[in-house]
Amino acid sequence: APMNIDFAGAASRPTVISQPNNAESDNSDVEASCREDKACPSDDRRPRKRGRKPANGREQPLNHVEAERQRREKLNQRFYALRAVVPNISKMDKASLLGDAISYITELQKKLKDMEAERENNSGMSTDTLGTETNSNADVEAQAPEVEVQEAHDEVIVRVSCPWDSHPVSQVLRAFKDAGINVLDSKLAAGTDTVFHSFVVKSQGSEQLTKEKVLAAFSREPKPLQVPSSTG
Amino acid sequence: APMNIDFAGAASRPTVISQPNNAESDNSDVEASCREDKACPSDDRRPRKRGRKPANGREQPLNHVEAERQRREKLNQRFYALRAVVPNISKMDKASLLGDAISYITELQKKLKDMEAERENNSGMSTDTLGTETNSNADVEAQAPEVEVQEAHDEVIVRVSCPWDSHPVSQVLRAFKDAGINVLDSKLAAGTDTVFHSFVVKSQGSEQLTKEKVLAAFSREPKPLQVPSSTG
DNA sequence: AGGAACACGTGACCC
DNA sequence: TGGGTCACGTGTTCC
Repeated sequence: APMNIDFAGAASRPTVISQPNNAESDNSDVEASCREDKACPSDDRRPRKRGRKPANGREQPLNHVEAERQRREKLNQRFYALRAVVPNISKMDKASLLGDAISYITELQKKLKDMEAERENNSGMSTDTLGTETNSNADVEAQAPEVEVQEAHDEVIVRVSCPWDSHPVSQVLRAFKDAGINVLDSKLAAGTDTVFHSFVVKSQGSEQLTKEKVLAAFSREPKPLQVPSSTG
Repeated sequence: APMNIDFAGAASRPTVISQPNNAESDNSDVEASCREDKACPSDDRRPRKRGRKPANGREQPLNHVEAERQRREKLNQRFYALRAVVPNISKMDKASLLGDAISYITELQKKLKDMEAERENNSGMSTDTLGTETNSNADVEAQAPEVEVQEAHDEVIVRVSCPWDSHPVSQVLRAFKDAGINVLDSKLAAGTDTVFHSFVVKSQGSEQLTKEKVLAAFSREPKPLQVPSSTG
């Protein structure tokens, strides 16, 4: 069987991708069907070409035909490229390919959003679905790391308690660094499933470091740490 | 900017197909498309029905054209749905849409992979592209943290030095926990861009904890920590 | 005047 | 055999 389906393209034409255009996209249904015809607004008559022209007058259809051919080729090329990045193509069909791509995109989006939300409070729990399909969400009651800030003399003590697999050290240290806070001492104790970590910090300059400054430094971070109680 | 492109196709079609056509070219190979305005010419909405078979006296071209029309409609529907799930559509063009969808898919894939790899250690890189531009790379080449293990009496001291924003505490603690190792004490000192962290650990049971056991515990982890030098 | 983009019908092909 | 899909040339519309 010759199997005359031709997907491959020959030329590669870099399409210029221009400014970010704002397009509204609030529909997420695959079956969204907005059907309308472009014509007949009931008064828009079309005094367009009525009598059909000779149509095969052999004047210069070559440009048009060639342009259309090029457009088709580019489009098929994109289809082929799309096939390369979408896994689990069900059928060789074009429409099915688009459908698979759409569902794949939504799946990726959802998974990514889940992971981001998961990092917000805990970043530890894993509801990972690495092969099959979109799992439903077992409720992830992620306990956020608790941060406690306490002033002592001219220093400040920061205590972090969190699950052992979601220690937010990097965030804490980043906050310290960004605020110009020095870490004088630090202790860590690991329980069975909880980690207690204390930091004794002090301002880098000569000014007095207060609890509020530490809290402000934490809240300035991209992922603010939640501070439930602060005994000062 | 294109303003009136019809994506959803024509569902309620007042499509008029046929016209007495006898444009038979003498030396032509194929093609004679009969086209007429499909719109409402005036208030008469219902178009003329098909008079007869258009070109060739085939038995049922109607089914064929209907099937093809349906296929086109389905495909356009998919295009429309794809447009809904892909943000930052650069142009209203079909090929550009596909290109944007492809780059968006790869971007999502990469971001997801980054986050998964990031969850393994504890680094807080964000590589966030929430804005207009589709940033591609500037990848985070995380330099591996160095781990040093040293035996002392019946305990073992583990020293970790790493960049301040990629502290692998979670991995270390996970390794300790999985191997049944207790953390007796821990100290942390943060430099300008490096963090030094030491752990004094001991086996949970009564047996002696050796350096090799700690190293084995590290290497058993899904993301093995590299141990360049171990002074015992 | 001409390029770009679309929908349409049609011939051809494969289960 | 017929339903499904594809590529092609064409008509048309909009910059």
